[in-house]
Amino acid sequence: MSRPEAITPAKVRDAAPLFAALGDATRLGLLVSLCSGGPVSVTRLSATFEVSRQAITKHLEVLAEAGLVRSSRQGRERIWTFEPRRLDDAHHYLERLSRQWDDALGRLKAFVER
Amino acid sequence: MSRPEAITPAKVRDAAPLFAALGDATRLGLLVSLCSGGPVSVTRLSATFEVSRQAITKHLEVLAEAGLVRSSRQGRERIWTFEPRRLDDAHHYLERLSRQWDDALGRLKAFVER
DNA sequence: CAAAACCGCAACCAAAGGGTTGCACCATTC
DNA sequence: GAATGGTGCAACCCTTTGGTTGCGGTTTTG
Repeated sequence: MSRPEAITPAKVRDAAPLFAALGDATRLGLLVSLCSGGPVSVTRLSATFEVSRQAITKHLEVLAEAGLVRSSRQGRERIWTFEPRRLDDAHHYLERLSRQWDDALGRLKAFVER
Repeated sequence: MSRPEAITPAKVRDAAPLFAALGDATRLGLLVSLCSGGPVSVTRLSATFEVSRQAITKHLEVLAEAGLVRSSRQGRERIWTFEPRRLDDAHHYLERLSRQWDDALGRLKAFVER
């Protein structure tokens, strides 16, 4: 049967930078903060971490590039907000991978028991 | 109420290298191949990709380090197999993040409507 | 046993990543 | 209007990463 949810090379190229953005402890920590704490400014965020404010800014921009975070100016501050949609994308991608594996196992089993 | 599924810094440090391993198009492609095609040798795998066999080996070792893949010698070949468990870990991690966000939204809503 | 196939190891290279410091620039506040 | 607080930008640094080439070693195969 056809497999409409197959993982195309295009999807691979789309998902890779998303996972890459998640692949850093500091950035994951930032996401956790933004998830549970709500919108905050950079200096407030960087107070929790052990690296400089400028480093945190760079990380936030990487997250923004991946679509995991959004920023908006508010007076002299720049407020950063979590963006849940892209996280769902990553979620779905992993699910497709798992399903592909299960399908392969199923085919293997059917072949062996034949 | 207490929150036993909270994302601790330890979990962040554990999850980061896992996502980092997923954060490369070539490695994702390798995972897709191993998921759908079953156990294969390096040279067979590298035939599909545009980089050298040695580069593919490096990628596979990164995936193995992250626990996403396993290898076993078999005669003169080294056979690589997909390992689904760590993929579930990543899956669960993303789910915890989503839930944390939903909880925060719920608290915000309760606060606003108070 | 000689040739071919499969792999491991090492050296090397260019580019990207994560981090820092220093300074200039608005917006607030006193 | 002067000081302060929050950012932005640029230069610079070291390490990691993704990739290559070259070569030697070990199973298969003819």
